[in-house]
Amino acid sequence: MAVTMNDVARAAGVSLKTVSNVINNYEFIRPTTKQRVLDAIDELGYEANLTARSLRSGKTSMLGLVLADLNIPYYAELASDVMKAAWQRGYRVLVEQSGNEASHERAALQGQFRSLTDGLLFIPLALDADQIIESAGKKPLVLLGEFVQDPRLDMVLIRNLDAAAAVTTHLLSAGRRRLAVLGAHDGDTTGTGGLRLTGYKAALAAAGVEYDPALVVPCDWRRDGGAEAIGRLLDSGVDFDAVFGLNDAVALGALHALLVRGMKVPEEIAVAGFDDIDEARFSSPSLTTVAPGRTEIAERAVDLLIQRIEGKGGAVEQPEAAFSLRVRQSAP
Amino acid sequence: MAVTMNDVARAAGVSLKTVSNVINNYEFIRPTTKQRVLDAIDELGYEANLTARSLRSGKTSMLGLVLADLNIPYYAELASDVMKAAWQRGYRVLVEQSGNEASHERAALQGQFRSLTDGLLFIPLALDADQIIESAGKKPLVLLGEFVQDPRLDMVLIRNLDAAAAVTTHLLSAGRRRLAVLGAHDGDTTGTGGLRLTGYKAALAAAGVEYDPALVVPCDWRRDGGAEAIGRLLDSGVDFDAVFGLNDAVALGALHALLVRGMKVPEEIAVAGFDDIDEARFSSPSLTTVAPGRTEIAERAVDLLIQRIEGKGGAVEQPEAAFSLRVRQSAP
DNA sequence: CTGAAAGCGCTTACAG
DNA sequence: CTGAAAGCGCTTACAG
Repeated sequence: MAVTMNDVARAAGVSLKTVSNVINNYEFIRPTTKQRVLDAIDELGYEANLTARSLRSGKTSMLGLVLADLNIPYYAELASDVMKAAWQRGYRVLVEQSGNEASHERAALQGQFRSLTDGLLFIPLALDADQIIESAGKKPLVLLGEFVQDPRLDMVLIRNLDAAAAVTTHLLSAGRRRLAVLGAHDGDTTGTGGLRLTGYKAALAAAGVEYDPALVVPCDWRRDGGAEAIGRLLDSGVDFDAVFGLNDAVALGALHALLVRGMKVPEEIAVAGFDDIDEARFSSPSLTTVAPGRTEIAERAVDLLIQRIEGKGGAVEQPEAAFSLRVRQSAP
Repeated sequence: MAVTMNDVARAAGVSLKTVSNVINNYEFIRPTTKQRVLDAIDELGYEANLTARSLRSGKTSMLGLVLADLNIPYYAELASDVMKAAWQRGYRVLVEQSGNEASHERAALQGQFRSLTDGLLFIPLALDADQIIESAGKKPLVLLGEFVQDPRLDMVLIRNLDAAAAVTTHLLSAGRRRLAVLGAHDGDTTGTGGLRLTGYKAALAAAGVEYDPALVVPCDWRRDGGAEAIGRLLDSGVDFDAVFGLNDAVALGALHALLVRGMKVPEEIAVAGFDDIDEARFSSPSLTTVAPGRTEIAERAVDLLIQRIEGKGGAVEQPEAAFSLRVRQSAP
């Protein structure tokens, strides 16, 4: 059997409560008593049973993080940042992969899994705001990402519109005029893709460049999606001199496909992405992109969630992280 | 307050034990009783409190996974596979990042964190076998990766030697004779790097090609490490016609640096890696590499750990996963 | 087939 | 400053 607080109390010749006081850094303990308890803990190799503590206190000191899949670099990097931020604040993170499926997202939101966490960070992809509100229990919930936007929910936002506009303006400033966009449908205005497309349009308008729907190519937000989309675009015969992948994976897939087809990047076609995943620095040519403030997002989300957990209620909060353009070789 | 089993028992007009029996699928319950309990559960929206269950049963149904950092694609992809395998078997995974530091690895091994898991999957990088055995508590432990090899510890192995030899043989078969190796020191024989270097040497010997220590360049196993190593190699004036990065990150960094310097890949220099991370398929040119059997590793490790947790002891097991060469453009 | 009781290892009022 | 008792929500022998 493991060593318990009772064993420590007996060894130190004090009551259970005193051991508890020492462990929880209660202020008013006679120094000699405290030392005796600490010695006993050391000697017996006592370690707190977190399960018991959780049951009694109603706090697990764990945060849930629901995302699509760690195979996706942006999510892996975000998860890493979330775990570091949580760790520093005394929390651990239980990651759950939804595989981008509504049933899994719903299960994560209301399943018994939630009894293991004090609150949830959630990157919704399949459920909408109403479904989230309906499925969510009473425990605190903070959304990440921006597919869902709703005034009723706490969330940390990416400045999608402005960041996408910054990328577009950068491409325009280099003299490009026919900017293909990969990863959205022509009419989109909501969700991550819609917001970034809107930013793209706004920047075009500001520069007096006409918007051409033929340059907007929908695709999966993965490398193969980008590669395949660029293929369709080239085959369609539409003329373009730059590609804006709505995330880095798409941009990197497109970059690859362009090079395979013998195009010169950036000489003939400039390429830019969105996310600034680690890989963007090391592609060849390296990828121009925009960093959405991933670490800041992770920290603000963790802070906000912990604030809710610790009962400091208040109005819904929706902070935005700062972004920054990263100009590299693919679009100088 | 949340709904408890007591509430369900009262609503169904049965005892606590009967509710427990229903929840745990105890076989011999009168169907009508069972139905009444199930109805009550539904009606009240009861959900088991996993913390309480853990405290009483001594089982948490969580596995710990200790790795360096999810920012590293291979670990992120492995973590994803581990989580999927664990999930299918009724376990959850609590990931902990060691940052490749001995103190963090030790903390993960013996910290109170362990009281939250039934067993640990551990990718050791800083601690050696003796330190691991000394630090590890009594809970089951299965090692992943192969930096540490020791007959006393359960672990799932990569066939580093044979897989590295396969890559080397492939490069030789294409007529390359001066194969640079990035990511090991000349004398290494142990650890991941040493084993892969040994495989490289064995393949050279089998082909009657002389081993030249000047072609072995140590570096960090990251993209920037590979880029920097290839720079040193080129500056040193040593002649080479192929590069074997001991992992894909190194190979991709080297590939990038070669292209930046205006070398043609694979015409002038062939490049190959090790790991088959997702990115290897989408680099430009795509990367020839060897897949170490990541999904199989994850599944066997999870299976072995659960086997230990469930008390099926037995002799130390050290299964090896099957590897397979992936020939792509960088070294056809 | 079902019940009443004990107890997992803590923290939390309540006393003193 | 410290103690004795209760109880968090389950599961597990032990009865019947």
